[in-house]
Amino acid sequence: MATTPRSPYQAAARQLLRTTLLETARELLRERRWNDITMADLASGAGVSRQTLYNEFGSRDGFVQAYLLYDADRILSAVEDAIESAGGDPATALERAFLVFLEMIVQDPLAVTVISGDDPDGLLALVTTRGGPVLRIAADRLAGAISRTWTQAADADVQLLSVTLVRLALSHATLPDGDPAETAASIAKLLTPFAELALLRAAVDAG
Amino acid sequence: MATTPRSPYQAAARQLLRTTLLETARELLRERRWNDITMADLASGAGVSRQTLYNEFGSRDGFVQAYLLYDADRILSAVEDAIESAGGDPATALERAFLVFLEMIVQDPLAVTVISGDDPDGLLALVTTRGGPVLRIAADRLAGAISRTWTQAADADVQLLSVTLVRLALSHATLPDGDPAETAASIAKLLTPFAELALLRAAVDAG
DNA sequence: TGCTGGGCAAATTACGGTGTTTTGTCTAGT
DNA sequence: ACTAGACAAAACACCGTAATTTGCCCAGCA
Repeated sequence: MATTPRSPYQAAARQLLRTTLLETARELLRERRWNDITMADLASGAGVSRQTLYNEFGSRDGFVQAYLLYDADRILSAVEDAIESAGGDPATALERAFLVFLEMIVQDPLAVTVISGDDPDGLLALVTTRGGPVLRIAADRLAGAISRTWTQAADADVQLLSVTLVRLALSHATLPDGDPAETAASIAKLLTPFAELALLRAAVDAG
Repeated sequence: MATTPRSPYQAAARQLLRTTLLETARELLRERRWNDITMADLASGAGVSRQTLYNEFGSRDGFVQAYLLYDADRILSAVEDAIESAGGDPATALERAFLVFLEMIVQDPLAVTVISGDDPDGLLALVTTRGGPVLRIAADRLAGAISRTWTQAADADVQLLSVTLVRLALSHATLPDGDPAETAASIAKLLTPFAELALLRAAVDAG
């Protein structure tokens, strides 16, 4: 696995290689399940030798994990944008963020196959019983976005809100609940009181 | 499948039969996985003929579902108690309820095998991708307990709180998060503002 | 009436062997 | 760095067969 970029070019090239492969996986996942996609398919689909794929990701399992992170990153970026563009209002930030999440999830190839129940691999476990890493990463990213927007808020409150949001997001990803817009509104309605109270507390502490 | 109880005695007898079988399953689940427990094991373990077992539960799958409900009922009852004995304070009610849940889950044979990742059956799916029924049942029970304790609260608020509590409970059941007491406290801290606001709203609407 | 116990076909699962595919690694070549 | 070819080892797909289990029917019995 290449680890030490010696020049900016090489770093960029490596990045291109990775995203090409990951994006290829994304496309392939649209038509067949992960089980039916071989490393050879992946490599040739990306126009790359199988060996290069192994050099970059180490193993098949390593690739799934990387893809999961890549996938999570895509969603998290959108959610971060939603939060930071909400103009400082917790209620609309929460609602927009959750809505964006739900909308991206239904379009996500990996998520779709998992939700459909057709899960021959232990793929569902990666976001439930073995979902620790994903939860931590996602919660940290969220916490970052939130505390960037509400700089006064106490860390503990932001952490709690973030981790719970992710848990609820994963819950709704695996078991949707009717209209996404309605769901997002509900979540916002439920969590807004806590968020506003946290901001209030912070303001009092500061002033 | 017997459906029409003609006398109180027969109803009681049938109930006894069911709980005996379900309780036997619970014991057997402590030592082996559901996969390795045959209907014959179950019947003989309960001191009952295999045919009786089939008469009562219809099929193997019917039994799992019944057991799931039985198991859920046990937990829900404890949670209901916790809520109703909290003396009207939302914060302590939420904390106690969640704590009771977490404590019961780690002792639950079925839950333990699922969490351990050793899940040859599609058992995990029953509380995630296929968890619709469980979610609805549990949320309804919770909603009942809550609105029994806070009669003023608006139905929509109670519903929302209940369904979210169950989602979070299932999330923490499949992916625990350190100290149960701490977790329960966090959940309470997060949801209390909404609960108290809901009560306040109700009081205003009423008065 | 409700439970038992035996019996029984059909479905499911376990096993063993075979051939193929795929993974993961190593190499020489560009 | 990436490719292309080769390779052993592991994983997987079949296949037929045997054993187990399910689900149901029925006769007997309290």
